[in-house]
Amino acid sequence: MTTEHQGEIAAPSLEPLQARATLADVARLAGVSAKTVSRVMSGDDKVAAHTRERVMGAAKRLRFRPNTLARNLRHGGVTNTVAFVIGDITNPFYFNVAAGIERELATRGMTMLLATTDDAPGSEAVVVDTLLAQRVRALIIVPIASDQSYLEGERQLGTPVVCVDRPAHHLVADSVVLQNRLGAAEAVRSLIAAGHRRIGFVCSPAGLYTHQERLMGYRSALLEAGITDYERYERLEPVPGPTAEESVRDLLAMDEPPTAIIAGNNRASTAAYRELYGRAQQVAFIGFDDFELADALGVSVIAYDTIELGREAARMALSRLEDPNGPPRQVEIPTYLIKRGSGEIPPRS
Amino acid sequence: MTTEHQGEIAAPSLEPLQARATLADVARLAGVSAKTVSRVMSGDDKVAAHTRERVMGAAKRLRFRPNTLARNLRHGGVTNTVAFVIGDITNPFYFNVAAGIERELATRGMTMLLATTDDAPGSEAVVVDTLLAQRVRALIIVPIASDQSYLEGERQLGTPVVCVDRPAHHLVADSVVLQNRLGAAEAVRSLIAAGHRRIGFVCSPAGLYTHQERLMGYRSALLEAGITDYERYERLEPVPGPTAEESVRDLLAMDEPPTAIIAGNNRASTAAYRELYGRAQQVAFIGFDDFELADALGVSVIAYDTIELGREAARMALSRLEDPNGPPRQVEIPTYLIKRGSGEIPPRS
DNA sequence: CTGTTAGCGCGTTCAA
DNA sequence: TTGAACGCGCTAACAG
Repeated sequence: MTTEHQGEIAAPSLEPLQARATLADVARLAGVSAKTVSRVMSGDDKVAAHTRERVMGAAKRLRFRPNTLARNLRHGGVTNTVAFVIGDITNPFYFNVAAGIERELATRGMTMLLATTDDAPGSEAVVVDTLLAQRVRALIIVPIASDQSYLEGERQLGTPVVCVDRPAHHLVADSVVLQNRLGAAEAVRSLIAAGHRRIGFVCSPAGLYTHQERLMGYRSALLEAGITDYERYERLEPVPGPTAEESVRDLLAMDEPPTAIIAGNNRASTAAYRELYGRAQQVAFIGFDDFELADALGVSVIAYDTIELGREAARMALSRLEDPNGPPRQVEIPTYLIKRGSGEIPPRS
Repeated sequence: MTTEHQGEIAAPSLEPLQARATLADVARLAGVSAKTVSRVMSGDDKVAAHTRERVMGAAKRLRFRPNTLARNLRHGGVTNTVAFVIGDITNPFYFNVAAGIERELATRGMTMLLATTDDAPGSEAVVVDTLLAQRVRALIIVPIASDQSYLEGERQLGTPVVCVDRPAHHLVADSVVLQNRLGAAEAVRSLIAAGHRRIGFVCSPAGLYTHQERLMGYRSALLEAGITDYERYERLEPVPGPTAEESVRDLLAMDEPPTAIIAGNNRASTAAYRELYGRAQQVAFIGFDDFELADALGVSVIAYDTIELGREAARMALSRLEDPNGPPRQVEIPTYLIKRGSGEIPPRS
């Protein structure tokens, strides 16, 4: 690919062409002590104007760049990096959360380290371990493993742990979640108000905390209205894949098919839309999670501010740094129903 | 929010409840020297089995976690973190690239630091500076400033710089870009083959390298077919916003409106779709960038593997670490036309 | 205003 | 197989 000189023997090119300048190098060139250079670099100290200029000049000539690693080490080994651990990086939901975190951190001069566990519960602890070894300032995590008790020690050591989207298991930690029950219940109530009595719930993959919560919200709203035979309209597929489409087909093929369908997550939302789109049979539909073009397509959804979810998580992590021993907090990000048409289709008479 | 004891006076809670254990602490508890603990932690040295066990036990008791900062500092101040600098983190395109980078890095035990410039050309150098101070191993960047010459020094110092999506200005660097011209040309040829002669090009915001390249591809394919009066069908809006919709409306209101439209970027794709969707007038349409539901909606697009774009960028950065002085490389990620219907609509007779 | 000493946590060198 | 001394680059504490 590159040259033929690559190999295991000699690798002179591994060395940079030019050594990186250190504080001492700058000091030598400027004819001052290292500490003076340090002062100039930190900015906030009193240094004679002409000394400062000499130092700045020398630094520029040598392309000096302060070594944050060494600085942090000297300061007790803490960085200003916050780690965000997610399962599947290709899920746009996580991406937006990451955007929120990054933005909030940026306002405080901190950066975000993004790591993924590839949705493998077993790798969570390994990934987190690597991050902690890098002395991240705080940890924001979408829990995937069934047990986060391994983090208890870190919390005590002063590293804030904030869980996003779902609470931790066997660990006392701050968390930011959605108003899952309320959101689902609001959607169901809206459908009931439009006259629906047979309402389906589709979710795939299902099994997570969020899905359970939404299912609870769905059920409670139905019970409120005196509807009790909802179980036959629930389709929660544990495995990922095109099963949400199948679930919808399955529901609509029933003797008494539902006249409205609610999706329990973003994947199921688009999957259900795929299946319902272009069907002659008019079925009301409300998705969970807003998505691109949903407005143009007239798809009603339960929406929420994903960016804000991330920002709030970052804020919690940072405030926890200032108050490590306060009681754990759980913030709920509001959900709201956006009516665009698909959720307002009346039941077939 | 938390307690009333917060304030500027006393902040005893700022200190962790328990000091972090160091190599020396473990050594003391295990009754060995620090170096022995170091050996056990590094794994690959010869230590007596019983000594190893004692050390491991002590480390676990003290919740010892090796300090990567110190380790890296000792090793010459290099981390195994690669920084990825983007403009707007909410653009799904960048997100997928980030996913690719993260995945590729993960296979080599490296992590990704994500930073954003908020599309402000002036902040690029500042952000990059912070990252370099953290001694990132390599830099992957979507250039936004009009000049990247400030990075020349770093390159010489051995920090690989890889540009993504567009090449750097005034800097010799590796880059990974899309087959923009070919992709656009293929789309136009396909439309011409279907009988179209009046083909519009919409792009908003426009002005970037990618847009120019795609415009060139569009023009060249038209010229190939002997069509020369394309300029009146070009709508490149420099500012972001809902101008793509306006451009489409504008085009269709012409005396001789185009019978087909091509979008120059992902924002314009969805915008154009919004405008064309539900119109009685049948207009052929091909978007640049695939998007969620495009398949279900029958939207033809010029697609490419965004994840692969990111992976390739990461691979380039890492290979450049091994061969700092090789000639700069530019890799093109292939684009391909996906025919789903919207691009195959024949011209109105 | 500036310099000196010491040490953050770890790994390398060399000796035992 | 194990340990002692030194240094990575930087800054806090104390001089001067």
